[in-house]
Amino acid sequence: MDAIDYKILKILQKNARETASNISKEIHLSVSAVIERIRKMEETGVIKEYTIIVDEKKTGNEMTALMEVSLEHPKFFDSFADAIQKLEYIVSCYYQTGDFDLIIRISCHSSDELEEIHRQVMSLPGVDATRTHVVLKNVKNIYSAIRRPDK
Amino acid sequence: MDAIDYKILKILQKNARETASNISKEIHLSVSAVIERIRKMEETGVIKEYTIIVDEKKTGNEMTALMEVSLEHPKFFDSFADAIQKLEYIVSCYYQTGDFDLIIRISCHSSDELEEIHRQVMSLPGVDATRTHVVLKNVKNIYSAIRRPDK
DNA sequence: AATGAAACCGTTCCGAT
DNA sequence: ATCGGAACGGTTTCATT
Repeated sequence: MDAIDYKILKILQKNARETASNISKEIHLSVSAVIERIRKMEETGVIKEYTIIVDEKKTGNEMTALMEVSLEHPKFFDSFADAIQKLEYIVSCYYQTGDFDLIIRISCHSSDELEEIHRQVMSLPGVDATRTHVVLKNVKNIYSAIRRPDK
Repeated sequence: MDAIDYKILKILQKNARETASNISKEIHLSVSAVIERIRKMEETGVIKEYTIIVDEKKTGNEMTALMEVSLEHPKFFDSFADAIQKLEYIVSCYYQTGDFDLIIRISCHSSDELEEIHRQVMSLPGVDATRTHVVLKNVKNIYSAIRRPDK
């Protein structure tokens, strides 16, 4: 993982379908060298996935909510984590320090659906309390920071 | 945006580099029809971006924190929104209802860096109070839900 | 690890339905 | 809007350094 790899990652972060031949022009390396570097980053798991970002307004899931969740006991964590993997409307979930144990991000199409989702989450085993925040504006959302740690 | 488009989106969400020829086999449509549908979804903005998900542990940004931020006055919103676009370590930001006006997700490499980031965010114009949560585990993180709204 | 050349395969364009 | 064919361009493999 040298500076060239980070350059390639940033290019792919901007456009995961950028061709190796264009990347090779941009970073002044041969096509085969670029492909070989990408292949290695896939193999070693540096690149975990290629994905798309869709316009949630246009796909009908324009409502976003953040729900803080606390569990009755840490023993419920595993089953909770399992359950939320299967719930499509939950797009992210973090286990965190603070008053609430977890925070989840929900993507849905209406406040009616949000209410239903709220009930579903509340009824998962071990869920103690929740606090819901409706997102008024999605100010920024990228997947991960790609910043080379000092040299 | 019919059921076939949603199928294509889901395939691309799993692998944005899936070839049109493979997609065409999976959904029983000709290669040119698949390409034409993708082209239209790009043009109309349904597909906003192709991107990669990297392993943050392997790229040296394995620390995640969530920071709630409140502003002294709503008039500071625009400048705050502008400022955080430029801050690479801030990967997401939501304007929300509740005690705090905003919540941001931070990706960094150490608690020392987090402390420095905390000071930087605190010193942005109009920032009133912050509350920071360290993420102990990233339980789930996909970009957006792709769910076809009832038929 | 990087390079260039050749074979291969996917994409793009186009005319037809 | 979909289809299949032909030309094009990108990828993959390999021998070489």
